[in-house]
This record gives sequence, C-alpha cells and structure tokens, in this order.
Amino acid sequence: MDASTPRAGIPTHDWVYRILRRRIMGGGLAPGEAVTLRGLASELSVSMTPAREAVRRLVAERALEMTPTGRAAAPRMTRERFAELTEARELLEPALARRAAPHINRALVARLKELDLHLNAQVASGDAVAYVEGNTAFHSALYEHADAPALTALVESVWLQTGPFMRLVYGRLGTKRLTDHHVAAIKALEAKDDAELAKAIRADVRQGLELAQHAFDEA
Amino acid sequence: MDASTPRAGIPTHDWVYRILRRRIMGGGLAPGEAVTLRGLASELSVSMTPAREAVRRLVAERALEMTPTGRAAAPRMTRERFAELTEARELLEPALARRAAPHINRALVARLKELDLHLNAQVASGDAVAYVEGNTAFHSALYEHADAPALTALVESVWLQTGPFMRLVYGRLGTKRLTDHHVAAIKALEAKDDAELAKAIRADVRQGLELAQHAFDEA
DNA sequence: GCAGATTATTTGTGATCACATATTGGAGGT
DNA sequence: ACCTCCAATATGTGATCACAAATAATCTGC
Repeated sequence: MDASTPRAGIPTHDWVYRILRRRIMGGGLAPGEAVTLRGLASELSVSMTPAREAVRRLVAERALEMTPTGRAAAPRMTRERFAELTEARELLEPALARRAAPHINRALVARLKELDLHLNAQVASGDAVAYVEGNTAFHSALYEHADAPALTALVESVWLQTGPFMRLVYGRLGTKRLTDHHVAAIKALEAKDDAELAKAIRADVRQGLELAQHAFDEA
Repeated sequence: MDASTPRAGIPTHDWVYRILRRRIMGGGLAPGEAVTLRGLASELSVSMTPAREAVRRLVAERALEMTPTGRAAAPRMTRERFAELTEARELLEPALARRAAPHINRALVARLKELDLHLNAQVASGDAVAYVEGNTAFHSALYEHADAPALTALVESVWLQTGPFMRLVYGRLGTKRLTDHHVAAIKALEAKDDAELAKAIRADVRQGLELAQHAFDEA
C-alpha cells in the first residue's frame, strides 16, 4: 500500500508500525488474513527485527490477532464483539465530550464545522476509507481539547479495533441518507448544553452500530 | 523478584512479559525507574530479543512509559491521570456488571463471598499487594461471566495502569475502616437488582479514587 | 481420481553482533 | 565548592543467523 510514509528521524520499527497500522485501518488486510514477518520485512526492505516489533505492538493493541501457532492475522469481527466495542465508545466518548466542552472556543467550532463539511463530501463520494478517517478526525479534534490523554488513548484503542470493520460498513451502505449527529453536537457545543452534547455523541456512536447490523445481515 | 514462574511450554518473550508485568503490578518498579533490556535479559538468563519484546508489549499496554530516547520506565502517576483512569473504570465496570448479572448462579455468588472474605483478611493483614490482587480477583470473577471479552480486556488494561499505584494507596492507608461495597454488590446480585448492582460497583471504584486523593495529599 | 503420508518450504523464535547515541563518572578549570 | 567538558561506559536499534515447528507441496498406494 503506502510504503511512502515519511521516514525522517523515526525509528524503523515505528515506521513499520505506522504503515501496517494504516493498512489495517484502511482495510488493506482481509479479516483472518495473515501477515508474515519476512514478508513484511522484505516488502519494506527492513530486517525481521523491526517488523516483528511492529507486529507485536499491533497485537498488543488488538489491531492484530495471534493464532495459537504464533502467526499474526487481522482479527475477525463478530456481531458481539462489535457491540461490545460500540458500548465502550458509547460510555467513554460522551464523557470525553463533556470534558472538552468547557475548553471550546470559536476556532474549534469553526474547525469542527469544516471537518464535518469535509466529511459529508466524503460520504457523498462513497470513499469509505476517507470517511472513516474523516470521522475519527472529527471526534479526535473534539476530544483533543478534553485534556484527558489516558481516556483518549483508551478510546483510540477501540477505534483501532473497529476501524477496519467500519470501512466495510460504510462501503456497503454507500451513500445512504443518515442523520448527521455532528451538527447537533456542534450546536450543543455552541449552546454550552453538556447533556445535549453527550446525547448527540452517543447517538452518533450508536448509529454506527445500527449501520453495522445491516452489514452483518447482508453478509 | 519472582523469576520462578512456571515456564512450561510458553515462549520466552511471554514468560519475561509475565514476570515483568507482575513486578510492575506489585510495585516492584518505582515510578520513573527505568528497566534496561540487557539488565532484564541477563537477570532472567535470556537474550535481549525476548526481553525487548516483553518491554515493548508492556509499553504498548501503557504499563511502561517510553522516554524520548527510547528507554522504558515505570510511568509516573498524577492526580489527573488517576482521575481519568478511575472515570473509565466507573463507566465501564458497571456496564460489565450488568452484563454479568443474568448469568450468575449460586456457585458464583458463593465464590464472590469467599473472595470478599479473603479480601477482608488481606486488608486486615496490611498486605497491600495481596489486597490489590484480591480486589482484581473479585472484580475479575464477576466480569468473567459478562461474556464480553473486548470490554473486559479494556478494563483490564486500565487495571494494569492503576495497579502499581493502588498498592501505594492501600499501603499508606494500612488498615483503615472503609465500607465494603462488595457485599452490597453481592446482595444486589442475589436480588437481581441491576441498578443497585451498578451503583455498588461504581461506589467501589469511586472509593479507590477517594483513597488515592489522600495518598496524593500525603505525598 | 483421491485420501493419506512424506518431503520441501515457509515461518516464528531466540541468540549474537556491530553501530550510533545516550548516560554516567571524573578531571580540570574558575 | 561548583560548573563544564570530555572520555568511558551503558543502552537501544537493527541486522543476520541457526533451529524447531508449522504449513504447503508432492508423491504414493489404492
């Protein structure tokens, strides 16, 4: 895929990690598809050592699964697992939004509006990967101001697990008309209505779950 | 510490991981204290490779921090970080308890009562490490029946981050009289009162935060 | 033609090494 | 006594290799 990530300064294992991570999030690995250390290493023209570290890190972050025999593979998503991860997001993200609310300013609101606009363009274009990236960018921009690195890291680890599947969800649905909870969130943010903000975020997350149910049914 | 963990079958890097993890959870590493690859490797009579993998895995799980120069060290706990992690537990654990509630039976209740009894003995003895282990064992036994591996893994990753500090908290307080929310949780479990169960779990988690505030003030 | 056994290949694991950088300890000057 | 600079040491990183186990490919017998 994109082995052309800038490599300035960062250690090799980190570089490999980022490439592989992007590939996973972008759906470059089919569920259950294995990634071999030598394959990854030779493809990126590095040795096995940094390749192994990158893979192990992704396994620790649950972006990859480990077979009993020690092979790393893209995890398979089940309805149950997706529901669990969504529940985690439903619980954590509104809390993060509440924490961010006091720190918002005009510039952030403008940025969120811009991101949402960009997002709508992407959903219209049908580019599922871009949509997932844009959606996480929106939430990320908001939670950035929550000043809660530990909580944010937790949420991001959930995103990492759901990401590759979300792409599949949006890919199937294509350009379906769905309510944009982001505008409600922005409105609540401007009105400084914390309860409404939390509700909007929660609804946005839950919508992802509902869309996924469709994807499961079609499968 | 305990380099005498049974090594049957499991790969070396996993063995090293478990030992190091236990050490961290038990407070064997002071906050900010570094762990060197060669030191760990020679201590356990293994090569640098599995030592590095174990360290990297713990870093990925946020049980260790990485300095800008690439050295791994036990993370420092701040009041803010602890509050964040506690909030995550407050949000996730009641949900996990609710999920477990329908699956409880007489045997589980008996086991929980036994674990809580054991726990009280440990808090009386003043062994902080044993208390932390016992407490996680109690919660773990309950959530085991939630049939929610992804959510449980998320909570356990939070435990891993708070664990070493909790020991410090309980160590300072020693045998202070504190309300046992576990009995309330068990009672709610028997009465099949989900709301009360969630409340008890939440209170139990929150109590940890309050105790920690004391520890911070004393520091 | 096909199922089972056997060989060949691939793969993960752990060890060792060279190299560059970071850290530490001490010497010398103010 | 304290700070600065420099050498000695320690440390992380990445590469290469040997080995055993797992997977894939091939062959054999029916």
